Amino acid sequence: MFKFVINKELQGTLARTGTISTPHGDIQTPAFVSVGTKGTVKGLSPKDISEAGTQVIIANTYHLYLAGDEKIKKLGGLHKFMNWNKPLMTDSGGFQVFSLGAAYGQKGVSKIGHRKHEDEIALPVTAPEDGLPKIARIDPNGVMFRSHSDGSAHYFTPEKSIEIQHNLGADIIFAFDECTSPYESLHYQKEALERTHRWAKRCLEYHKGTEHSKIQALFGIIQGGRDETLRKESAEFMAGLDFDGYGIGGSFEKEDMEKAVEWCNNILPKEKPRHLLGIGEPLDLFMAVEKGCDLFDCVAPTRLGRNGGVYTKDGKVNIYNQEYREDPGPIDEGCECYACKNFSRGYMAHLFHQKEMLAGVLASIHNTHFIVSMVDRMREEINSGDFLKYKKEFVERYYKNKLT
RNA sequence: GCGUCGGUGGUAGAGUGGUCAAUUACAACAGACUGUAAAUCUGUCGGCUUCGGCCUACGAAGGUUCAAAUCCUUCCCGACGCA
Repeated sequence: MFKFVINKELQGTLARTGTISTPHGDIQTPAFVSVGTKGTVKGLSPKDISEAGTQVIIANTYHLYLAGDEKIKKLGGLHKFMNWNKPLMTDSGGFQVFSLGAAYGQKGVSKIGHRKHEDEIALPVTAPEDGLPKIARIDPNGVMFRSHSDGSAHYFTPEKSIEIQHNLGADIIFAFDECTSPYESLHYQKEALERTHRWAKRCLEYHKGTEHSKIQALFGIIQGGRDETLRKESAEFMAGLDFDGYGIGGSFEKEDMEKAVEWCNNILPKEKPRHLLGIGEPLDLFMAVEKGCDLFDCVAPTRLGRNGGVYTKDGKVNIYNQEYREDPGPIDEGCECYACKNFSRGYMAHLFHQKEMLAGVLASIHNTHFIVSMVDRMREEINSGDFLKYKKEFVERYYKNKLT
């Protein structure tokens, strides 16, 4: 059922366009994947998501397991449960090893670090009994999560993650990995990578041993942190396994990401799709597409949207700011989204100041549309050969105010 | 007219002799957010500043005191009660 065909490659770059076929329809790539962690893209109905241009949604194994994956299976699977009849993915829970582990309670430690000085690196916390409030504990066989909502203990193994993902029934599922903090030592990165590799094999073996492998595609995840040797080793190891596609994972220092992506994609088999996990700021997306990634997901459009941040062609702004309170224009001039076609910046600022639910909804619709159509446009420009020109124009305008 | 209680920074409302430019909340102003622990979090919020301080402030004016938003006197204003 699962198939990936490359439609066009852009000379001199790793960029390409393609079509992924799944039981629930095709995905034209490169494509931006909307994040629907708990079986909903926060604030948006499936109708909103479709209208914003989203082709595919990614939900989360850890969160839906806590909500009851067996129950979701009984109710007809995740597609039916959330009323999304288009392509659907599930992330494995590997990111929660990081977000509920090394990053838990650490201010400023997130998917992308913004370190100012070398010695500003926060010490990672991987020791299990250090008294700090980590709620994910890793061992060779799996991860013990303590539920972030009620404190109950849950043990994930690679097989368990896949089993849950089988219950959910997404078209594309991910191997259970360990997303490490970039602040971990090289020694730890190496150890974690070996673990992720062992787990990847176990995921693949378990998956292939079931009927689900005929319907659901399984992607393996490359780790290796910021280290060139480990990244390349990971890409080579994963490339040697029979996955349907690959995810590139990890928490990055901003400046490490491009190199890591390039190392991986020069090694990964060209004929399989590559998903850059958790990335979604405009500049990063241009970089990733140029370096050969096909899929991206990111919480930014919806999280920023809920908090008043909106994308415009002239950069990202906080729409609640004073300067927009009497602004009659749309969020982003020329934007075709529902929010921009019907409401003013002044109204958006009003909604955010009044803490009205519609504020986050409209901003999330706009941001999703903005990012999705930006990636759609990249696809068109690769097909027409003008990708680099589009990138230059977009980036110059988007970052103009920050550079001057 | 008499009596009682009260008047605090944009708002509400703490504080009842020094640790008070004054708790807290809200509002306001700005910032952050990249496989969602997040409709969240952070900072600023009297004026000036060479960042050490200085000045002006708790209805108004006097007074007591080394020291007053806090005590006293008078006045103004508000609520309630009695005439």
